[in-house]
Amino acid sequence: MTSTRDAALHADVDRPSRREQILRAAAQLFAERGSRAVGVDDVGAAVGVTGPAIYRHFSSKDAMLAEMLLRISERLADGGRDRVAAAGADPAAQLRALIDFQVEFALDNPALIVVHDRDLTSLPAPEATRVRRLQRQYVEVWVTVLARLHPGAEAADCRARAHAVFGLINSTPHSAGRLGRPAMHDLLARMAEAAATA
Amino acid sequence: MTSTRDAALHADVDRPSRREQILRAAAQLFAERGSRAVGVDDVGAAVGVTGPAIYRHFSSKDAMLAEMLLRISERLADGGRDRVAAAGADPAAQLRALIDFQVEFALDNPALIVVHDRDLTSLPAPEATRVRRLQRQYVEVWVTVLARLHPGAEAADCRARAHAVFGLINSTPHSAGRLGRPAMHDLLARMAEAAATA
DNA sequence: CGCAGAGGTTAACCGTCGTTCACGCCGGCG
DNA sequence: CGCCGGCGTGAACGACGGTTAACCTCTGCG
Repeated sequence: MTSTRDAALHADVDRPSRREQILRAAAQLFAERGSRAVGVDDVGAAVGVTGPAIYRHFSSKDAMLAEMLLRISERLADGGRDRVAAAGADPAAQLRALIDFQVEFALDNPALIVVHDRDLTSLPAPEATRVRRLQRQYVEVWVTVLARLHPGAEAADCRARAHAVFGLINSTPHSAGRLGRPAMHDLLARMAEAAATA
Repeated sequence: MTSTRDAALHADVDRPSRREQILRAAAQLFAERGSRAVGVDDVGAAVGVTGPAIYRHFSSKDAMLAEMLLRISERLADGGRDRVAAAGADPAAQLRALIDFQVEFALDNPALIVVHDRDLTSLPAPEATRVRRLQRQYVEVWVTVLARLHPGAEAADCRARAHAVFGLINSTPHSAGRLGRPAMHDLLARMAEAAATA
């Protein structure tokens, strides 16, 4: 028999629901051209339907973008917490866990990385606030770890460090896969650790 | 007496021409909301005129964006070349010169940094091509230096390294000046060098 | 003096795009 | 069987925003 969990997983990965297809296609298009430059007709066409069909699945174009950004922020915030918790008590090990996590995410989802920080400004205020809250949570996970690694440093210093490391790792969309994925993972992780502990 | 060079300098810095005012205001607004989200009326209002007045100084909104991005790319490409040339023959010194240059630029022009890589996609094809060519030139300056510092590494490796360092340094808009400027410069330069040489 | 041209203004034009409407198809369920 | 709800379509609507047009006002200069 098939549990609902298996069914959901199956639906997501193997034969995604129309809703899920739309979200994926939209993420890709938004990343390439920017959310304001892609029309609802473009998104529809990318999944083989006409523009207005979108409204059977989302209440508005903004709602699509909102769900996209909220999912990303949640995945990062949750993932960050989990990885640190699983890494034991050593701050250096926690940092490595965070770096691995972020590098994996950035290599797996370059499109989401792009949309995440480019199109936040085109999100209506209430949703934007929720996204920013989640982002802040994720940053704070990093700041906490960095603060333990640099006992003398003030919080602002650690926050700037965190953002700098994000920028470093999230450069993946710019250096489109000329290097193999394992080599890329290794390189970024090494650079990130060096930067974070410098 | 006042040489034409002094006059130009004076005009740019002290009492900028309307054209220059517009370009500055537009850069600020574009950075905050994204070029597609700000109207010509907004830009006009920011310098105290109405929207259509813009067309006395620029042929179109796209032309404004184009000039903005071309200037940035040129400043970076030229500045990069100059700094390396002035740094002597030692690759490590050249790297430090490039890092200093990029950090200064990023701290001086956070708005331009944002517009530079977010709004390139909303630029018409011919101008976008020119901007990309300049960007490539700048990247190549970095790649050349990095290649000499990592004799074993292949070009793709050095290119990824360069983009990662850009991402690191260009994180300035995200960590808005909570840290003092000298401290920020120092921190970023140290992290960048550690990352570049890891 | 008077004209020219630079730089502004308001009003209008028009294409694009998000969104809604009215309708059609189809598959499951009573 | 017959109805109903999920999905999709093409057409139309309405707002917004870039661009143009027509007109006005200064300033400098022959």
